[in-house]
Amino acid sequence: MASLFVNGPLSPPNPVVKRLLSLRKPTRNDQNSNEKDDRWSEKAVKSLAKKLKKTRMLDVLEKAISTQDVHSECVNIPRSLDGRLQVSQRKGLPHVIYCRMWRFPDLQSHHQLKSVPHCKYPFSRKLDQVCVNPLHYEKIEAPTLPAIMVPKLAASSGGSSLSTTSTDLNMGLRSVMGEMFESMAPPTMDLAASPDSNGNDDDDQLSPISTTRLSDQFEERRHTGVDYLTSVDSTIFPGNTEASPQGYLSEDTDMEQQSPGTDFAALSPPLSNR
Amino acid sequence: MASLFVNGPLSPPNPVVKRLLSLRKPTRNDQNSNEKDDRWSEKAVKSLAKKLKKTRMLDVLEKAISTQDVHSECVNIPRSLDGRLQVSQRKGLPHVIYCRMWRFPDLQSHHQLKSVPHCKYPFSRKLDQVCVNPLHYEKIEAPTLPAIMVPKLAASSGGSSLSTTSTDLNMGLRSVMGEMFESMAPPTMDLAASPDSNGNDDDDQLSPISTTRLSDQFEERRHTGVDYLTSVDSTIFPGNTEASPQGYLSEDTDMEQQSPGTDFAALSPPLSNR
DNA sequence: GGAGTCTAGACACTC
DNA sequence: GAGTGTCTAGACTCC
Ligand SMILES: [Zn+2]
Ligand SMILES: [Zn+2]
Repeated sequence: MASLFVNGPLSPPNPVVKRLLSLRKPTRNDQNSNEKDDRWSEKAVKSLAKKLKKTRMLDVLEKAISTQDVHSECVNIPRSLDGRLQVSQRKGLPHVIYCRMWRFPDLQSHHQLKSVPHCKYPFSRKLDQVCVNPLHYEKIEAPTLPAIMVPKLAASSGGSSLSTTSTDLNMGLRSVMGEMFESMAPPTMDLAASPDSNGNDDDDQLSPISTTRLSDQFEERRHTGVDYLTSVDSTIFPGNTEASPQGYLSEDTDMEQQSPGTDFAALSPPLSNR
Repeated sequence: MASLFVNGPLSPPNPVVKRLLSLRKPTRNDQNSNEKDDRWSEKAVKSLAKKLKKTRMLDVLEKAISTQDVHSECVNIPRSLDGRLQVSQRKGLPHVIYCRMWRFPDLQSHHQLKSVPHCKYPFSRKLDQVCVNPLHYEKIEAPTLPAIMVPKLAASSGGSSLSTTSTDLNMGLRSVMGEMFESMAPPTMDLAASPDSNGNDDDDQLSPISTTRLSDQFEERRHTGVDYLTSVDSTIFPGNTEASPQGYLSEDTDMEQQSPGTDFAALSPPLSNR
């Protein structure tokens, strides 16, 4: 009999794989190595197909993507220790890889992803399986927020500089809080750098299989965040010479989960020759 | 400080590594990808250097090779489950890789290697460490021996065909026995296919850390082998219609496993004791 | 059992 | 310590 992958139902001839391949969204940066990226993403699809072959999840995935069905089932793969997945020679976070491939071609990092409430295995939960259903993640467009770090000089010299300062570096982190506080009073927020502690963002969502309504979690956290911010606001300004408010940053990682986070960014660039 | 391998004592600048690199013997088949092989063997040297960095073995190795010192110490690396070592993208048996590199450029397989008696960690012992000191292995030049498998027709038709038949396939296996029986009566040997059960050949050497003199083991086996062969000689010829004497071949793999005593049990043909 | 491919985990390096 | 790139043993596949 023919081998399973060379001539079998999972090789290129497989219609589901073929459809998944054609559903890929081309990346914006065509100026680079599009050829190589294309080849790589094809491998990524086949690698995924191989993992999903036992389950019926491959069909679920294809249907979810082609029908844009947010209410599709989870499509899970095993989670590695550091959360990264390797395909060919590149490593990256699985949900980022597949969300970029099928939904958000210009996705930069996992900080821009937020899982939908009904996803049972979002990356952020750090379970033994990770859902890579692109329809189970939403993209958080980074709002232009003030920078996290504010030099004391700048802060004391004028308020206007604070509200206009912005860095790409921590955009992702702030973006979640940014959304969270979007409806709140802006002046208080200018120094608010507390990061991704939202409900179903990629990196958080600590409580395992919690059945609590997400909106409730969100609400609860919002309150906590506000209280915290308020206290910090009155604490930092007076005497803190440190440019970076440590309190916020540590809270960022500790809050909402026990294990030191292993959130990672995007993809590792292609290798030389190996 | 600079990293250990980029600028440190183990990078190219390392004089010992440099000398080891220049001691490599060029392979014969320059017609092929010599450039690539050269690059690869350089990686293999550096990989080895890295493994040996903690111990003083790197210097031992360099001295052994440059002085051709057969009585040098063992130079060990950890043994993997299947015995193979991977460097860059290639896999191979470690002692073969390094013997080919520094002593026998045209070495084809581990069947052509025999460890010296005083080597404590020869590949064949399957300990947790493997000696890759090229001076601890000798190359067995394959003598032109009759093929292991002798079609019944050929065997019955004439004796001359048996003594001239030879295949490259099992040359390695037979070579050891070939040496072993080199001084014995050739006619009896024509059908002798009993495999690598020699003392310090690469693949055998079952008795762990046996302190028995190799010559003794050798002698003992020779006698047994002769007995065996004789009995087989009279057993197989008469009625066996099978082209391949199964007894010999299975013995090849099973033999020499546990205790020295069982070697011969393995050697004895399944057919003989029924 | 031999030989090649793939990748999680280990490790190295950067900031 | 987060993030990212590299290397390879073990797993797997095909003979
Ligand atoms: Zn899901
Ligand atoms: Zn040795």
